[in-house]
Formats: sequence, structure tokens, C-alpha cells
Amino acid sequence: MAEQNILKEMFFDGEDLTEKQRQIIIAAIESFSEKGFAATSTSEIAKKAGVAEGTIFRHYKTKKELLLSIVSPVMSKLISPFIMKDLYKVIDQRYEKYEDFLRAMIYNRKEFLIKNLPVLKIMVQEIPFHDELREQFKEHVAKEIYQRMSKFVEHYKQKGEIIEMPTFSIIRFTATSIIGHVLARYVFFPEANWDDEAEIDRTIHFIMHGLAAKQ
Amino acid sequence: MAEQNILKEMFFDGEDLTEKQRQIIIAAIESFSEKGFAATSTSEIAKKAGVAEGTIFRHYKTKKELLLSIVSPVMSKLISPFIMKDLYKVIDQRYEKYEDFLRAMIYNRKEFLIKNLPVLKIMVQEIPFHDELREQFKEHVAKEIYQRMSKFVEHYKQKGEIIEMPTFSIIRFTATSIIGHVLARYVFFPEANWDDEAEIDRTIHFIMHGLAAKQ
Amino acid sequence: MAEQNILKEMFFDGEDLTEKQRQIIIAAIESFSEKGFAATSTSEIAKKAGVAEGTIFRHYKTKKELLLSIVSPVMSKLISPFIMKDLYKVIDQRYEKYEDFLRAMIYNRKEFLIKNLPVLKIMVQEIPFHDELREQFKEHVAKEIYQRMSKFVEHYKQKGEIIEMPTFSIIRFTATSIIGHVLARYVFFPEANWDDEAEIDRTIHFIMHGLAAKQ
Amino acid sequence: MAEQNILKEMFFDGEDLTEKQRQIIIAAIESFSEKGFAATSTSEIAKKAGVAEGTIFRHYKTKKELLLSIVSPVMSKLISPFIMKDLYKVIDQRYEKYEDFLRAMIYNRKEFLIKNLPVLKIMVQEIPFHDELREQFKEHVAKEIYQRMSKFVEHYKQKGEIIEMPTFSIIRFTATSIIGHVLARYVFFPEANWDDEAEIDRTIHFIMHGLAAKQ
DNA sequence: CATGAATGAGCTTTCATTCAT
DNA sequence: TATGAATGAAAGCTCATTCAT
Repeated sequence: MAEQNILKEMFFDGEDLTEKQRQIIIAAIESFSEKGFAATSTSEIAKKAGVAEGTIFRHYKTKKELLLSIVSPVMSKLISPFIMKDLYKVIDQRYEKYEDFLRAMIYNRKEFLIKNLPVLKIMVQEIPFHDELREQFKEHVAKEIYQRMSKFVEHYKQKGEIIEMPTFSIIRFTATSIIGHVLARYVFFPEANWDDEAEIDRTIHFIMHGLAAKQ
Repeated sequence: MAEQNILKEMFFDGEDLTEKQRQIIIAAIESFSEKGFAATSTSEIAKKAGVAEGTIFRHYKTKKELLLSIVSPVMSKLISPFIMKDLYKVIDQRYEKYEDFLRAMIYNRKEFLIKNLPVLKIMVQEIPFHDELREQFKEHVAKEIYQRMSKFVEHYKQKGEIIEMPTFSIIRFTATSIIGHVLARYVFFPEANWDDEAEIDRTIHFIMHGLAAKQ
Repeated sequence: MAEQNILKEMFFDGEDLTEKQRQIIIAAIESFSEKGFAATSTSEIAKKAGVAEGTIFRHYKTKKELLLSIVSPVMSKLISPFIMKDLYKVIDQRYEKYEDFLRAMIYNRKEFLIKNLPVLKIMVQEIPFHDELREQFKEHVAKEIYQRMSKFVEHYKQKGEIIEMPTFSIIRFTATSIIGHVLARYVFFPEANWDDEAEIDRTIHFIMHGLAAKQ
Repeated sequence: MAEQNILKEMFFDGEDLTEKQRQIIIAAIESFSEKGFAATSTSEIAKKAGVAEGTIFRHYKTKKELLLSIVSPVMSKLISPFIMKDLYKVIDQRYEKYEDFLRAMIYNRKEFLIKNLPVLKIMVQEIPFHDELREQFKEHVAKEIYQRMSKFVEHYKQKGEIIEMPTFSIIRFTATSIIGHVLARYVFFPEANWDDEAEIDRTIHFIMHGLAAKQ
């Protein structure tokens, strides 16, 4: 129930979907993320959503279109904070250090990630098998984020905040460390007894200073 | 063809499979990793392997059993260097510093990973959807590797080589950085113009010293 | 065609089946009784019924469910005259002698048996191989009929109409004689030149007086 | 084990079957009688018999031939006492009354029936579905028995022992009563607490004198 | 004589999709 | 707009039978 409310917020704000359509999407997200796209049947979705099989195809021409209609908007929203106008100025003024910037980014995207975990799981699972998704991800997510991140990274490099190293590598190290945190925290060991703030601090410290003991 | 030879080495050393059985496994690996397990039909595998569909089921009672027979042995081999007897002594003598140990591990597993990329892709893709795989991975891969890594990490912590931080976090940071390297290098951008040695150096440097510029 | 009409009457009175569903049942009865349940394929039924194979499984989850949906209602109707309320009173008033009762029963069930011969054949053939059918038959047919027959038999025994002998044996002799008549008449030699009334008389005479010549 | 010995006696006396062949027949009888011919797979028989699948087809060209090789000899032996030479004389001298004859027949065939119950079950089950079996049964069992029984019945009718009634009916009543006994005793309620001699007496009494109380 | 790998046709069942209502 | 009966292709799997060894 709680999850359903959250999903509604994310998905249905400002969109005019019928009640049935919402049920279909909620049911599809649940099934796709539990069993995978290919292993989920439309009849199963229909049953879970409490609609007739035909109703799904009234709204989505094919099963794949249903998948895209779920994953695409989340992809768009995933990068939204990066495509703010005047982002650079804001950043420049507010975050003196790279780690301040990182912390802000992490806190900014955290809620979004938690809310959208099932859809993000579907996205990650299905990207390798669907050209449209892969294309969309590359063009509108990876590329966008990479380009904007590059600017910041180069900015902080020029300021002498961060090490001289290919920008690509810096972004990669940053990204994998943060994604690793999210996966560990929310996917692999959600039940563990986490001190979230401390773990984020550790992650940022690792990104900035690595594992070597200070001499 | 080249790939087939590699697969043969990995899979068929010392096992007595019929020629048809080998063809089935090679075909299944190809299809599963390209389209996913659920989206691959047994008739497609049969056709690709050049056998009758019935032949598959003579050797593997179900499609799932075929999947497991592909993934399980690779899982076992994945951790084999970690379960060497007297590993600790060897390590202790040979690797004075944590980064030496890391470098050795990376080079040790590199060939294995490259050779088994398709099967590892299948493994990663299917673990979320098959209890048996998940259980097997947790019990025989994750747990084993974690326990042994813990010993090393604590060893280097005591030696004052690495920072005081929860062992779990240290392992996580180390693992995600290395996995991130492998994914970038072999999965996402295999075509790029890599200077492998330099990139491994950078990865290890990042793990040890982070991104902060030296003052 | 004639047979189809009869089947419709028996099966579809008061039930709301689609036209296709009726065709499926009619085709299934024909095939099951001709070739046996296990030797009949669903594709054959579909073809004979003029529907797609998928249609069968829309209405009956499995082939076995289709079998049960055919046999079960006939089992129920088979015993219906025995479970009339106030049956005992009616009998008591109307049939002074056991043979009157027998004659009434035979004529009562005769039409039913003739109409349902194919389904009854399926029932008899498949009971040994399907636990559900066997259980259903034991609980709802054999037991019911036996209990009610017992009352009558004991009633006529007390009246001195019939011989002192275990009730079970009396019912058995009665039943096998009548069933033997039905089998001979309608199953083994339906083409023979029967004088139905005379044969029923003979059967009842045999039950009552046996084969011994009167001295 | 005990059953296996009995089966061997019945089946394998004087026939030169290999050990494997015997195992196949024993396994086939068990499976056919438990699940029916059509629902039994040859691989199942092979497994139960402890032979390779191919071995079955070395001895029996088809699955059906295996069925016939099981049922046919039992059919032949079923009527063997009826086709004794000089049977009529023997009968004439030994059995003054029809019931003496019946009793002798029942005791004569009893052991045979018990020993061959599984095969007889197969025979009864499969006759409706296999023309060869039906033909064989009609020609070599039903017809033979009917013709010989006719002679006896007419003999006893002439002697005034039994009632004036069409011979066919007399045979039918006799047969169904006896078969009913066998089914009740050995098929439907083998576990019940039977007084065999008494029940046979009752059966013969019923055949001779029916159910009417003596006035 | 016996094996068991291999076959391909056929099995029951599921599927995404259509369409008359 | 929503339904759900109907579809036919294709799914995973089983089968009786063959044949090289």
C-alpha cells in the first residue's frame, strides 16, 4: 500500500491515466522486477491489476511498449537534476570542494533512487536486451550525465581540488563508488543495520582519500 | 571459432561430454547471454547446436537444468584462487603491501574473467530470478570470498598499511572499484583504446589514495 | 447429429456454456469414448470441435480437468433418483414386491443410461486410472447407492419377500444382473434383435427365481 | 517377489525367453495394469525392467506388439479347460446337476484368475481400443466359450435341470453372476473379510434359485 | 544380444495479441 | 473504454522408434 502511493506520485503526477492504466503499470512494475520482463506474462499482469487481458492492449500496443512506458519516464527523471538551467553557476557558488558537490548529489538522488528501485532494477536488467532502451540510456542518460559531470570534474581539477587523471577515470571511480554504496545499502543488504550518514561519509572519504593510512 | 576453443578449454577439460552435448552448451551460452534465459527457446538452441530438440532434454531434464549446468561450474572456478591451501602464507610472504596483493589478484583473475565473460554475464543477469543460483552464489562465492578477503584486509590493517575503517566497507570499496574497471573495460567500452596497464595502475592508485590532490 | 442433440439435453440444461465450449465437450466425449482418455490428443479434440487448441485450455486448465468436467456431472445425475426426499415412502406405498421395485428402477434409469452411454463408458474406463474419479465414484455413487439400496433390501427381507442372505450379496446379485443386461443390450450386442420387454422380464425373473426349473 | 514367481510360471513355462525379456514383460504388466497401455511409456518400462530402451524394441517391434504378447497367451489359457477333448463325456458323467458343473468350473478357473489378475485387467481395459484384441477375444474366447457353454446348458435344459429360457440369456445370467463374484472378491474389495466357500455357495444358490424366499 | 544417444513428430500448455460485444 | 472469448504460433517437454557401436 505504502509502495503504491509512492509509485503513484512518481508516475502519475500530471499524467492523465485512467485508474485501470495505473493498476496495470503498478502490476507490471511488480512482476517485471520480480521475474524479469520475458518471464512475465501479460495475463499475469492483467490478473494482478484486476483488469481484462484486452485492456492492457488497449493502452499499450505491445508488451514491449508497456515496458518502455515504465522505464522511459524514470530514465528521464533520473537525470533531471543534471539538466537544470544555470546548474553550473549554482554549483560554483555553493560547492567549494568536490566532496561537497558529491555529498549534495548523493542526497539529492537518494530519495529518487529509493522510490524507484523496482523500476531501476527493471531498467538495469532489460537494457542489455532491448536496443531502444540501450539507445535511450546511452543518449539521454549516460551521455548527458557524462558531459555534465565532465565539466564539474574539470572545474575541480583546475581548482586543484582533485588529482590529475583522465576525466573519464575520475567519473568512473566516483560513479562506481556511489553506485556500490546504493547497491549494498538498498539491493544486497537492505536488512542490515546501517548508519547511513556514516556510510555516506565513508564513501566520500574513500573517493577523496582512498584506503591508504595517513602517514 | 576462437571463442569456441576458449569455451572448450574452460568447460570441457576432464569432463566426458558427447560432441552434441558440447554443441548444446556452446549454443546455449551464446543465446542466453545475447537474449537472456527466459527469452531463449530450446528450439533455437537446438537449431544453433545442430541437434534435435529432444537431444537437449536427453541430457538436461529441463531448460533450467541446462542453465545451472552452465553457470555452476563457472561459479566454482571463479573463487578457486581464493580457496588455495596455504594461501595466507603465500600472500604474507609475497605481498608486503595491500596494493601488491590487489595487483596480483587483478592479474590472476583477469584471464579467467575475459574467457568467461558470456557465462558471467548470464550469471549476473539470472541470479536475481533463480533461487538456486542466488543461494549458490551467496554460499559458495560471496561468503567464501568475503571471509578470505576479510583476513587479508585485517592483516593489512594491523600492519598499518590501510586505514581504520569497517572491513566490510573496505572490501566493498575495493571490489566495486575493480569490478567497475572490468565492466568499463570489457563490457561497456571494449572497443575503446585502452592502455590496460595504466588503467590498472590508476584503479589501484584510486583505491589506495583516492582522488584528492596531494598537498 | 441425433446424438449431439441428446448430449446437449443432458449436459447443457441450465448451464451457460459458450457454443465453442459445447463443441469441445461433444468432441471430447466422442474421442475419449472411442480411443480412451490417454490416447486422445487435445489437438484432435480441437480439430473435431472446430476450435483452436488454445480455446480448450481457456475453458479447462488441463486435459484432465476437461475429463472431470465431463464425467462428474454424469456421476451426480446417475444417482439422482436414489437421493429423492421421501423416496422411502413412495417406494413403500407403490411397490409391494421387490420385483416391482426392480422393474421401476430399471425403467427409470434406462433412458438415462442409453443417453449417457458414451460418458458412462469413459467413466468406467478411466476410474481405475484417476484417483479423483475413483474417490468421487466411491463417495458419491457407490456409497450412496449402497446405503439406500440396503434400506430397501432390508425392508423387503423383513416383509419376507426375499431370502435371508447378507444384504451385500443381495445387492451384488441384483446389480450385476441388471448391469449385465445393460452391457449385453447396449454395449456388446446393440445390433441384435432384442425384445426389450421380454428380456427385462427374464432378468427380473432370474433375479427373483434363479435358473432352477420349478418342480 | 512372490508375484514374480507366479508370473514366471504362467508366462515363461516352456518358452525360451531371455532374462531381459522376462523383466520387460513383468515390468510392462505392472505398468500397463496400473496406468493403462496408452499412459505407459516404453522408457518407463525399460527403467523398471532394468534394460536399455532399445532392448525392448529388439524383442518387440512396437509397443503394441508387446501388449499383444502379454495379453494373447492369457486369452488362450483362459479358455483352455473348455477346449479339452472329450470334455462332453467327462462332464456328462461327472456332473449330474448344473450347479455341480458350475461349482467345478468356478474352482477350476479360480486359481487361474487370481494369478492373472493384472493381465486380465489389461485385457479388459484395452479390448475396447484395439481391434486385434477385440477380434481375438471374440473369435477365440467369447465364441468358443459360448458354443461350448451352449451345449452344456442345452444338455441340462433337456434333462429338466434348468428352466426353459433362451440359452443366450441363461449363459449371460450365469456368467455375470460369476464374474460379479470375482470382481467383488478380487478387484473391488480384496481386503474385506471373505468366507470364500460360503460366498461361492451363495453365488451358485443365487444362480439356481434367485432371491425369492421359499414359500 | 544389448546398449543408449539421437531423432523428429507430437504432446500439453502458454503466450501475446485481436476483435466482436 | 473495457471486456474476455478466441486465436494460432510457439513454448517446453515426451514419445516410440532407430541405429551405430
